Amino acid sequence: MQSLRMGINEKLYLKDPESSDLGKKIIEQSILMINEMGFESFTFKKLGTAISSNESSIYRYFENKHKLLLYLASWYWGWLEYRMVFATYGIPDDERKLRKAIEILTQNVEEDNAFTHINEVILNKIVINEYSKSYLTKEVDKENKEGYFLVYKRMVNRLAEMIMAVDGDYPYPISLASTIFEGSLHQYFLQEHFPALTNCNESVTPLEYFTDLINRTLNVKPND
Amino acid sequence: MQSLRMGINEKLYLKDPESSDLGKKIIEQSILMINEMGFESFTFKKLGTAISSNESSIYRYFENKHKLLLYLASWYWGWLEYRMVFATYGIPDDERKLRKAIEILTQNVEEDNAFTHINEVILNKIVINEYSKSYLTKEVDKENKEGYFLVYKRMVNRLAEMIMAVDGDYPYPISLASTIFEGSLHQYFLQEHFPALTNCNESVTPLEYFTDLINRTLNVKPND
DNA sequence: CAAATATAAAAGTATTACTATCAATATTAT
DNA sequence: ATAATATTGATAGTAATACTTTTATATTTG
Repeated sequence: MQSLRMGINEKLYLKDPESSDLGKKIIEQSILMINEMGFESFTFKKLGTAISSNESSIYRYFENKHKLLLYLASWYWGWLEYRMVFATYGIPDDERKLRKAIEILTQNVEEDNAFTHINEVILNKIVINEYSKSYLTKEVDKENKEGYFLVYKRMVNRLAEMIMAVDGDYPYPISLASTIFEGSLHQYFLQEHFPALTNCNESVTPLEYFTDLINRTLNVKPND
Repeated sequence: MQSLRMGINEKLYLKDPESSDLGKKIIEQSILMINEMGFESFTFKKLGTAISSNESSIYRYFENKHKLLLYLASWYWGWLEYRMVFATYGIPDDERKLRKAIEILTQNVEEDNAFTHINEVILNKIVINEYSKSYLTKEVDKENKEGYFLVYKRMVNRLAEMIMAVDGDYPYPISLASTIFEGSLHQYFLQEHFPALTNCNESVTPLEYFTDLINRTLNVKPND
């Protein structure tokens, strides 16, 4: 589990929230609150009240709520990456491997692991609703240079490599990979708020849509 | 040109910005400023100063900057829809028609029409960087009910219908359409800020990527 | 037990996102 | 031309946000 934090840039926090009870409470409660009230309405003052702590104490862990969102996102992608690497490890067939990766990536996080202070089910919802806001900013280039998006970028690249392994001739592997990442979050969002803009529903999952898309798009090369 | 405003929900503004010089200046300058400083830093106070008017006067046109963003987005999608309908009108071949639609949709807005107060080139940049923020909110369901996203939804549906005309057996036409809409904006964003996450660059356009994707995904039915 | 460290409480600042009031100008109607 | 009306501008005010600073109080550690 420690390894999950691997890749979370140290500049995202002033003091490691995993290093104290207060830090863990900040993470735990911020996930719940951002999900409930949305990122815009969420403030450190409200968070402080909710965990019976003080605004100023939270500022000793995170510079601002934007950095906290980047931290939560990094944690999420690191967690997904771990699950993806674990689930695809040792699969010899490139096609099956890719399909497994997309399964991890696009499947709804349903079971609540709940063995840490981090609720992955709710964190997944936050990522669906708020992740774009973490990079659609004027500071994105500077923050990218600082390495705040490394975990996400590494994951998209992993998928692109799996795509290339299946069809080395496909000319847009990295665009397809980033489309699946962004598109998966988007289809879940549409399912909830704009059902008329997606074919995904209770019986059709984003996994099916994207698996089908991959099948149609890639030419499986014969085993050599 | 008047027809462009068709579909812009009247509840998005308190007073029609097209009905006065001040209103037009608000639209013109807000596009420039949101592009320059980003939506978060943009305020009505700054806008007022920039156009030598007053904060309170701007509030007589728009309730808040969120509604202004929704207005600009509606204008943009209405403009694109007009261009798309115009460009595809009368094309008898379904495949060519679909390809033309995707061309309009994904091609970079390069030429500055500049015959109104609205700079479409810059507005396109705003849509790439800020559009998601207009619906990734806690109020999205209420605002959707109010009809603030109608133009966009109509456009996605138009594309889905063209997809169905080409391949009536394809099971995910509306998901594919929404993927292309969102994905096109996303690929442009990546090209600028995360070039390692896209195959699009100076020589490869999102149009080529999505045209290829459509070609691979849809089975063209023989003319009957 | 003393020293260091972490947290809490309180107060303060600048800015945002408005609202309200009133005066100054245009515009329009008679 | 004048009165009535609508529009805009200027000013002030409020509550909340996004912090920073200072001081006091716990808690931990050596």
